[in-house]
Amino acid sequence: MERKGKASLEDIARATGVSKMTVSRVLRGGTGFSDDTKDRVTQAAARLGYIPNRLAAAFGADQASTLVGICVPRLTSGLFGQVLDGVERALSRLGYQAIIGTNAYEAAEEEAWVRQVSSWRPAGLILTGRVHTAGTVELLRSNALPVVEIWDLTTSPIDLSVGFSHRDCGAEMGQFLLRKGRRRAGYVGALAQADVMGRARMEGFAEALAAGGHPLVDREVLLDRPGFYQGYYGLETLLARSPKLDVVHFHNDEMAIGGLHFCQARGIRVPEDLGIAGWGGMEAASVLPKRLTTTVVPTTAIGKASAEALVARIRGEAPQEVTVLPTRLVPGETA
Amino acid sequence: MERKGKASLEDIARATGVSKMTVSRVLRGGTGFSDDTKDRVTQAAARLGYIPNRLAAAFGADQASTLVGICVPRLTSGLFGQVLDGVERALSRLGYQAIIGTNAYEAAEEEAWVRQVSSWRPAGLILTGRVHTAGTVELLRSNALPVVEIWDLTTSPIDLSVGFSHRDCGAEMGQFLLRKGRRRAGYVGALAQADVMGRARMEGFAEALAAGGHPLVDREVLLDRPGFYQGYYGLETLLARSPKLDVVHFHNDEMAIGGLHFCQARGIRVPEDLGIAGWGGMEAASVLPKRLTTTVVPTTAIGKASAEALVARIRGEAPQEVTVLPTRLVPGETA
DNA sequence: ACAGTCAGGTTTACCGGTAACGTAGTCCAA
DNA sequence: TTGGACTACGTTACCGGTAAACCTGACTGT
Repeated sequence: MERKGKASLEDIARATGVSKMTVSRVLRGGTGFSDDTKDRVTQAAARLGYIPNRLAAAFGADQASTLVGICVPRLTSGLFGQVLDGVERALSRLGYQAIIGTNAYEAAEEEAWVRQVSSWRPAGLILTGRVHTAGTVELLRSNALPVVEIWDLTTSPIDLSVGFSHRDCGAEMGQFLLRKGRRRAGYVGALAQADVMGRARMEGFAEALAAGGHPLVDREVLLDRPGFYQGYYGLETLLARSPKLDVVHFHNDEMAIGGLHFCQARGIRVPEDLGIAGWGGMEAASVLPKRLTTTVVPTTAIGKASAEALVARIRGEAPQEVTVLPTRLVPGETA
Repeated sequence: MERKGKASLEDIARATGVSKMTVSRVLRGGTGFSDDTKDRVTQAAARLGYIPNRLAAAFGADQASTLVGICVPRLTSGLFGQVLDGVERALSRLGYQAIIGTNAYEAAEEEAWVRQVSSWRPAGLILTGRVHTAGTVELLRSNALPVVEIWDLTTSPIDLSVGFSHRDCGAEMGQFLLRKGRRRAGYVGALAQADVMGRARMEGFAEALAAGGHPLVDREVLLDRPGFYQGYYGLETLLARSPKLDVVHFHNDEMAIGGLHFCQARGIRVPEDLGIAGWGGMEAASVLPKRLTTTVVPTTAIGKASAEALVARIRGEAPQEVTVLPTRLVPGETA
């Protein structure tokens, strides 16, 4: 039982008395060898602890890399974790490996990541959002790299797109709240400088309200990340400025839950005195004393669908260019 | 402005009139070339849109791969997302790329992943937990692959270890609850078949209670994953069987919050009628109407420290073999 | 005047796997 | 008996980057 830590096809070939090309054919399940040869090669490979070297295979002329890059804004958000989970499972099942990256909502960081990961000659990339630097787009185009843009839908993707419209999410919530009789709406946001998708939701929300004749009264968009505390203090700030609001829509569920606790602390009755609406569909939102009115996002499904579309493209099949995975507004007891 | 999508050192060499070895030296910031040559090469590289081919570099005899594999049980848990965030940031800063994987708490799945990812000749691996198959250990040992085992501390790691003791977490909570006067404790768990780390917490908890003279009265360990609903129904089941408990410790914070809502729904006063304690340190836990008594885990710090230790090992420095990052029991208002 | 040193290169070999192509032997039908 | 088809291989070249060895002319000190 010899072991070197790194047996190559050559080693197996020597041990078996055939050429390394034959070994390659046997181990990749090709044809053109006898059963006897197959057995001897297979046994030698097992005995030597052979581990195929994908680096060498991908390096060759064929460029058969099975690496896929996936870049999300941040990993501390539960939503992106779920997306990643969907991506990873699907890729793994299809025989691909995922290289991850984060861009902190910065297109420039995304470009740096794309440049880095491109040097591994990946088979394809999954990017979050539809805003990219010119450099990124140029890089992807000139390398003819299969790409899926996820999360925020675009009707003219670089290559493929899987997601939903953030603007529509905001608009739908605006219309819903108007139907519920709300007339003086506010908005509490976060990541003001960075998150264009959050901003799209806010704009869709404001537009729908304006179209309904009761425009957005006030908004408080923090520079900070969207967390519970930020929701708490964001609502406090907003209400200090505009005390007569009758409903507040939040950047996401974490912030909305923070807002709910502010109301509880101040004795503001929800939904009687003030309605609260979130976005995202955190599991926590559905087990609150009062179920949060929110929009549920098909995170895992987006991950899965994007990975499958990308692999289809890589394999030369013709996947659907734009896949819409609709969100679902779930009326709760808070608005 | 020519572009082919794949310029090589050779192309730059031709365009500049030097050898590709010289181009390699310039682009890697070596020495042995004039400023004039350097400028011409740099400009040609930019003009041709050169992207280095790490595949080729890693493939060569030097084996200078900058890939690092990281395997966690699941990505849908916020805690592991935070770990991954810490890992990814640190690796990226140090010039490494992360390939992710999940093992669903199964050592056999981990082995399959290690085998897959090994074929990319990674510079090192980060694994979650200290339970691995014999095949995994053999594979890592024979390849002399730098490895960090994170999350659950082991005093005799395969190579390096960064984390804390789950058993101690459970024990500490047991002692704390005894000091608070609790005498009839229960436990609600999840992932009974799979999560050895959750089991370690439960065992530590039970031991501490027994040592204090008031052993664990009853436990309900679900096969399901640890979620809000599972906490809700787990507590319902447990109390149906053992109605006289005065405190219940949960597998994690999600389940504990589920338990809190069960209490709210049934009019059970917390902490007067029943104490509730969680584990993990979800941000949500700290903004509940009553702050949850829980154990905060240094997730991001573990990710960061493990990545840094691994890179130190890869670079031939001598990192600390075992790094303990302590958890912190945070008394809330629920127990 | 000549060996020694050094900057600034070039040449060669190699990593492991695979595509493309070559070849020896066998079998069978015309 | 010959030629075509088929099986079961072997040979060669190549991918892109890098280590190591080698080369060359200019300058230097004695």
